[in-house]
Amino acid sequence: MNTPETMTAVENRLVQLNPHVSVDCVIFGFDEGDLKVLLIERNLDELDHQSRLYSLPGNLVDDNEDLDTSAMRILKELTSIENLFLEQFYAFGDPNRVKNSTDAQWLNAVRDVPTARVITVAYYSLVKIGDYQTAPSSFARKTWWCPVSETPDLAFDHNKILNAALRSLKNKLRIEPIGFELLPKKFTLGQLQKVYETILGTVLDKRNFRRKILNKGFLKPLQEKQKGVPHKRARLFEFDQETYDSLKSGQLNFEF
Amino acid sequence: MNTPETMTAVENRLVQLNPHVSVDCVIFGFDEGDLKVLLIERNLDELDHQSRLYSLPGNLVDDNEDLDTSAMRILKELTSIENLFLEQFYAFGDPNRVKNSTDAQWLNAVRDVPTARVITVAYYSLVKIGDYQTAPSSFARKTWWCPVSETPDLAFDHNKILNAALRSLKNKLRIEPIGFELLPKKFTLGQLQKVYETILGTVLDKRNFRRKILNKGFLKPLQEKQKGVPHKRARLFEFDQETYDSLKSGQLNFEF
DNA sequence: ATATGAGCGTGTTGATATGACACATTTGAG
DNA sequence: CTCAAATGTGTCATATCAACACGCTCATAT
Repeated sequence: MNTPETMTAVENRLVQLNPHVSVDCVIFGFDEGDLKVLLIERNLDELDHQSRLYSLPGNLVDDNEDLDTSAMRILKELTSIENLFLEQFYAFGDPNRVKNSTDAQWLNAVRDVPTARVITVAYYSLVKIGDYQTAPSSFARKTWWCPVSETPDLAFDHNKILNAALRSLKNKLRIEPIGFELLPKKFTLGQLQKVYETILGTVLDKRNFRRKILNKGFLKPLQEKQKGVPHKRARLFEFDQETYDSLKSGQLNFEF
Repeated sequence: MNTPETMTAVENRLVQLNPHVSVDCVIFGFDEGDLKVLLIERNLDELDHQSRLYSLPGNLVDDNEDLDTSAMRILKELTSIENLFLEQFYAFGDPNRVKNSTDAQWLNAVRDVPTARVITVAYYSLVKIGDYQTAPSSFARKTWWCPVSETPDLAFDHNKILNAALRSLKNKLRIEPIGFELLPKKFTLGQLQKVYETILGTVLDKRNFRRKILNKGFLKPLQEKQKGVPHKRARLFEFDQETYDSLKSGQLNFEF
């Protein structure tokens, strides 16, 4: 361990010149008609439950580790899922990302050089909450699927990052059909519509939505139907990756 | 100066843990119906003109400098223009970005710690070649407006970065009207159409293009006309920022 | 058993946007 | 004064879009 006190002037200079680089992940899930984001809880003082601080999952990039690899590592540690939708969307480099003394306190606890500047590369990811349950297995800290509409104050500039992620997600959804990434493998059109409505922040007409999305041709209707619902059972659909790929290579447009 | 030889083990470790962070800029211009990119020429050996190596303009991020600020600094040094269209589009962190011995050789010449890993945050920028001439004033090295279709092998992973920039630019153009950023303040619809055609890589129908773009409402027709052309003079137009802003805040769509 | 509540599934019409398509005009150059 | 080159203009057929309402089916509650 190198604490600041033991560092030489040269070491200090090197640390100043070389910012740390981290990766932060905005992990989106969809549950009960709500868009959620996976937050990590840090108890600064185990006994004081008032001092709860939430942040996005993230970590320093390892030596010799690609940025994408680093993001996947963080995701896997948290969710133990490997093949996820994952996309880098922005790098945040404000020299004053440490916004208050609580942030600084936490950095002191976990970093070798807590005063060093940190530049973070942010990713967002879409996971199927329904299929895989959150598996904080190897991870020591508590996690929380927080509805994005109720996000509390987060550490550092994480609120800013989350907002940027939402904007990117919205743009992406208008250009590529990624909504199903948030749903179980088999889903109903109602669920899919809810995803679109939630992310785009609009209300859509059911009949128009069905027509539009089915005409794209990448949704495969199954024979199977919903079970155990207190109303008419909806037909289940699957995203048909193969057809999608072949349609996409045919230069087709998927703007919604 | 700290050469690797004089460094202690601790210093080495710090350098390893803390990658350098740089900003690279893909500066696009448009000239004679061609999309161009501003490259920098590095002569490793002043006498050997065979050893020409081109790269994107870029630099290490200064201590306490925001990423955007850093990008603007690089741009200003090269073009002496301040208010440019500038957009961050991706961070590249492959640990093996130094692709060959020429790269390494160059790093040796300009960096304190040439072996350190470098993570780069890439921006692209749109400039009006016509209005402002390239002013490499304060800049020692030679620059070249290279047609993107004829890009040579570039240093490091700069070809990859350039390609990604092109993709981002294409996406952006379909969503927001940024074509005029590449043209003089006053331009003809023919010029603008050429910009769209070049960036999108398609051929467009003149009448349909005019109808579509004029219906958006943010192009202000001027009384003035083109001069000195060996054919009918085209009417000049201006991008009307005010109208655009007010239309945009009205939630309108500008997809092309 | 039966009534209720909740979400499913379905088609038409009018308005708007789009792509395809051709020719006379104006200018500088030779 | 002829030529080459780019401007400017309208229609029609098609596709896309938004708006709109009601009967059906299931689980639950009574």
